[in-house]
Amino acid sequence: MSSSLKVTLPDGTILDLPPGATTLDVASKIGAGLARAAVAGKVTRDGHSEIMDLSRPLPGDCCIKILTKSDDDPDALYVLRHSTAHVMAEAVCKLFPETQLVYGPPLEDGFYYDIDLPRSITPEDFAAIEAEMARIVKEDRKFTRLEMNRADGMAKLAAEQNRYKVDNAERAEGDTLSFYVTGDRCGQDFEDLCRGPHIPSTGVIGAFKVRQVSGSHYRGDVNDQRLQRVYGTAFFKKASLAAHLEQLEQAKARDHRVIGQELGLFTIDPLVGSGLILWKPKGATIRLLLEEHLRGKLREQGYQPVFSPHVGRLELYRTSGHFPYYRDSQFPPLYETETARLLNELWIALYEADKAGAADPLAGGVAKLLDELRIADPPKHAELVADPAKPDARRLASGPGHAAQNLQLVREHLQQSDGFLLKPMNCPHHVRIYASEPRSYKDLPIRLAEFGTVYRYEQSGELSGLTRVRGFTQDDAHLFCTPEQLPHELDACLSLTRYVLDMLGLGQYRVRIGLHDPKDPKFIHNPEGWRRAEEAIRVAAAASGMAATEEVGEAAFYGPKIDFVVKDCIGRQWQLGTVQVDYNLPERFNLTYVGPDNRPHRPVMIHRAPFGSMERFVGILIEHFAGAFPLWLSPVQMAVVTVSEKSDAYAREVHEKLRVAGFRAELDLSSEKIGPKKHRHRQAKVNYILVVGESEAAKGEVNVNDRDGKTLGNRPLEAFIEECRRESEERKA
RNA sequence: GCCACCGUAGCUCAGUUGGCAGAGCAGCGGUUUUGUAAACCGCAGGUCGUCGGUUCGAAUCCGACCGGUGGCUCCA
Repeated sequence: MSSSLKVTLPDGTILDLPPGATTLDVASKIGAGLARAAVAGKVTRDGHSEIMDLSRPLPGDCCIKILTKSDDDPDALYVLRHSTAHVMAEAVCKLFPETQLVYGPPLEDGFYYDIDLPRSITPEDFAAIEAEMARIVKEDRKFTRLEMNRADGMAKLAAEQNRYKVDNAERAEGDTLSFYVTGDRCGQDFEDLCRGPHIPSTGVIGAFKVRQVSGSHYRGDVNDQRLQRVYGTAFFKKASLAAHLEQLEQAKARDHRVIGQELGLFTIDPLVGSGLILWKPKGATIRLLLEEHLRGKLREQGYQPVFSPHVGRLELYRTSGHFPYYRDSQFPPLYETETARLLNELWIALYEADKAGAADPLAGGVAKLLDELRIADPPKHAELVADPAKPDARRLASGPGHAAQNLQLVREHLQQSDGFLLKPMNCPHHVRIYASEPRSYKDLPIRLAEFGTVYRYEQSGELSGLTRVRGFTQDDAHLFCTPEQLPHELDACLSLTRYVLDMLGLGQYRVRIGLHDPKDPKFIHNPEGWRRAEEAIRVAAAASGMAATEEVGEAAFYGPKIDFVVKDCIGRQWQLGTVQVDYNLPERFNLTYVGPDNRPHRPVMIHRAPFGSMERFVGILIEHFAGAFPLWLSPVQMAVVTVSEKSDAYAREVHEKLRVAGFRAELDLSSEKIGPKKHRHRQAKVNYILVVGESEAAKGEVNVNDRDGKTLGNRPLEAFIEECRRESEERKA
């Protein structure tokens, strides 16, 4: 062990310090000002970085970056907010002594603390919590780290009788447990089991706010204890908090639900149903322009159009696996007859009894359904249920080992009378289009495209404007190809998805590789299929050069996927485009093509949707542009505004010429002054406002104004049309 | 679905301890003939989300439901 510690600073300087030196010692050695501003140290050793308390001894030779009171440094804010979470927790415990603390991490823009408290915390409590926090901050108490060996620590926690902390500690790594005391009077001041790091003292917290409270569940498990999650945020400087809150306010003005209402793009009507979008003409125009543009691209890339209906037989979805597995998020099935309903319920009950490994598949729920069937349809009941005197292979069998046979039997009876499902996905329909004729390897790849509307019964609490709905249209396509063609096709799908995002200037997306979780039964069991599909996905993502994160459990139930994820105006993340590889549905539907060897082969499927859902995409786009769409997408591109009635005739002429030239123009002959008229069209985000008065009429000109309030001056109408034509064709975002 | 909050005119909002339902903007009709962010006069617009309860009397208090917002959970 060396007698001194070598500490490398970000600029490359190496400092020698005595063993046991702390980050604060490093800061002090550099300068007293830095020591005052320091809040923690980011210590890097062996390529591994860790943020440490100012007062903790450095672990050995290392690189160090001193984190200071800077609202521009995410690391510094992370530490600050973690500490502020402790302060808030103390305040809540003081006000509500029966509070049990659970977990309080920092977030990207603040922090939360999960608490177990019988009484509901409401926004009215925030002022009292903040006042208590302000007191703690004013006392400028030191954060003191306390380490204990695991046994002592566990004993201490057991004495506190807080199951959550005991749980947390049990899951913590290492032989020691650490606690942080907010103050230096251990045993008296507030303390919490915590890994750290923390700011040196509460006085460092310059500004904070308790923002909201919501429900949560312990460890994210709906069956576990319900908790309250109190959210807050903190900054070093008051001005930063004010700026942050101001920014949140401004973000709200971009909200597509607000803009959609103001600009008359869409509406959601309770009488029609929650989560069902009514596209008004202006919103429909935007969507249609996007669809038309993509259709052109698809033609270029060899896609073929198809159309399929909004419903399909339940048998279709039993084959695909959609039914009954995801029936909680499907609209209820439409049954042809009461017998069909009961047989379907029976099939589901048998299916679930089998999954659950029930000893007797005909017991419990199944028996009850059979009783119902006996009353509703005695002949069908007789056909299904065995006479104990005469065993028969064509009857339902009790006892273990008959699950597959029973399921098959009910399914056969369902051929006579079944039910329908509002389609949750387009793929089963497209698969049947593929299967409708013999396919040769020479025909592959076959790319079937449809703007297909699907219906999913999302939980009521999930619905949100255009971004989470119950009926939406996917710019869907299914590609059927040979395994050899897969990499090339995947690559083309990824490029297309990136093309649409880049075209609209949506550059801030995250790429997520969704993989299946072998432990989760919701994924189709086909290890080899998953292996090949996930391999293909990884290779394609890597080849595209995009930085992607792999997330286990995020796959579709039939295959892994690459998702393009964007954030909305309040920071929520939404999946837009998606590209998925599927070895499973071709198997379930027994799809084939004839290969060069004159033998049948199994095709591979790609599911892909560059926009994802038209609803969600347009919602995100509204927020991206704050309603001010580029010329080519704008529902109202220009408004012709008269100075007075004297120019009405000329205004009509201008309006008509714009219309003939293919533009979407509005004519405003109202008898107001041009100030308020112009103001109104600017509010409506009309790209160009053309003021026409007597002088314009005399010269055949228009006076061009943009929606930002700038007057661009006069020019001949023809010249303006030409300018707009160019701008529109450029599709500048 | 769960927790919290919210629901008054098309929009934004006011409405006192329970006592006749209000404003601005938008709309419509006039007047004005207007030169770049708001001319004037008038009219109309309401089952105060719905249903039930308490009360002499409910937008207001209570309950249930519907719808919305934020979060949780979910998201094939």
